[in-house]
Amino acid sequence: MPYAPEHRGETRERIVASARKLFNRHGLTGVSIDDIMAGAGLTRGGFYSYFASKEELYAEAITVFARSFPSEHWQRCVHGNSFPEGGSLAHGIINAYLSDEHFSSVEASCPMIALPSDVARGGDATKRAFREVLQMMIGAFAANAGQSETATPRQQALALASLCVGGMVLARAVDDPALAGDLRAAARTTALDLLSPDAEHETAG
Amino acid sequence: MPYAPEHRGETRERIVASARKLFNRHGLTGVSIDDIMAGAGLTRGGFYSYFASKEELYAEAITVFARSFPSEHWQRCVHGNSFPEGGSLAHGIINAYLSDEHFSSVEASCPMIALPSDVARGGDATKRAFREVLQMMIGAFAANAGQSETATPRQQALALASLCVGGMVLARAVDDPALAGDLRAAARTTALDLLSPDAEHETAG
DNA sequence: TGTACATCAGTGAACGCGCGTTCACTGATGTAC
DNA sequence: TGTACATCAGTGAACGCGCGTTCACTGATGTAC
Repeated sequence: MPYAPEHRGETRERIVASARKLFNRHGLTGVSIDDIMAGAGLTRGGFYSYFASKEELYAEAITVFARSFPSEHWQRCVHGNSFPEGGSLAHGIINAYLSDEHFSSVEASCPMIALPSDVARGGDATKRAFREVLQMMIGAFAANAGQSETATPRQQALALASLCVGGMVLARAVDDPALAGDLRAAARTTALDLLSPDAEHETAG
Repeated sequence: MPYAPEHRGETRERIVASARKLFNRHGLTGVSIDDIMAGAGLTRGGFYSYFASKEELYAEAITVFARSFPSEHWQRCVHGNSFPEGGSLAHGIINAYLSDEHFSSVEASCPMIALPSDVARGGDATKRAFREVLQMMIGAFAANAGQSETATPRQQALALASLCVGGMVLARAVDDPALAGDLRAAARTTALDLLSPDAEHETAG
């Protein structure tokens, strides 16, 4: 039994991590297997002993973000950003999601921002992985929804997700940094306001 | 002077129209010049007497949507959809943008839905064209913004654009039609509510 | 402790293919006579 | 009205390149003795 039993799993993780970064920056179809393997410190040929095809990686690269969702990345983001009076997890997510840090860290950002139109053209497994990420966000928002006469917690959560993702997607697609900042600020203020209508929200983000 | 003077312009328009449809369906980099020219009833070789490069088409294909924005496509969409009591242009745009028809007509839909992550990776001209489309939508929303103590018309418009585009982008990227419908419905209700908080909005869309 | 070995992770050349781009050529068109 | 012609829109073969995928091979590793 050459090589430690965990060796193969670790290499696989390195490949997926490399793929995720590159996909976030160049899109699912804009990255070659050479690039992915080089990013993992390997060469082309080894790829197919880990994955049946390139497309099999798409879903995995998205899922790996969902797996690390509340635990790793998000807890760090949320706690790294101050959230005000009695701020719930939902407040923290909104602030972190629309933050300068999340906006500028392309490779590490949420795949819903970097890859939505790629996923819309993708296969079933890819879309399923995307939905997994979305449902994680919706679940967190719904659990902290404000009281409303007209909207259920789930409806509020769906609208908040649309607002946060939409604001970031538009901000990334625009060539004017001021407009990008205004989009994120407006989305953030509106989202926090939907969550707790009576509170004051500072304008920093 | 062989060929009528308008001949060349018409052919060029056919190429751009073909490109727009194919880009919307397969993404900017997922379409070959063969495909585009075949869609316009032409062959490969002629392309470079109309455009200097493939990338030059990206911006044009997006801009052509912006050009037809209020006049052609949108007036038709807006008037095709009923909008209720004293509905403004903004009401009509929200209903049309999040409608079943707009959701399912991939080739004809707004490039902000079909191409945002492609544009985020694109060049300056592409992003400028994208911003042109966005600013058209923001202008329409800001002109019809509701009265608010906390948000300016422009801030409201930015949030509404994020909400509408975000809802559609997420709906397109998800493999569950019911979730896609819920996303659009929640975005629509919330958007209409931001626009006129006291009115009742029916749930159809 | 040291060595021979079986295993299998990783290599890199090779394949066929489709792409963006170029270019010499063809043929459809409006005009001059 | 009819024909020869100049123009230029459009054709399709060709180019070099990079890609996804395959495969025979190499060499690093833990184990048996």
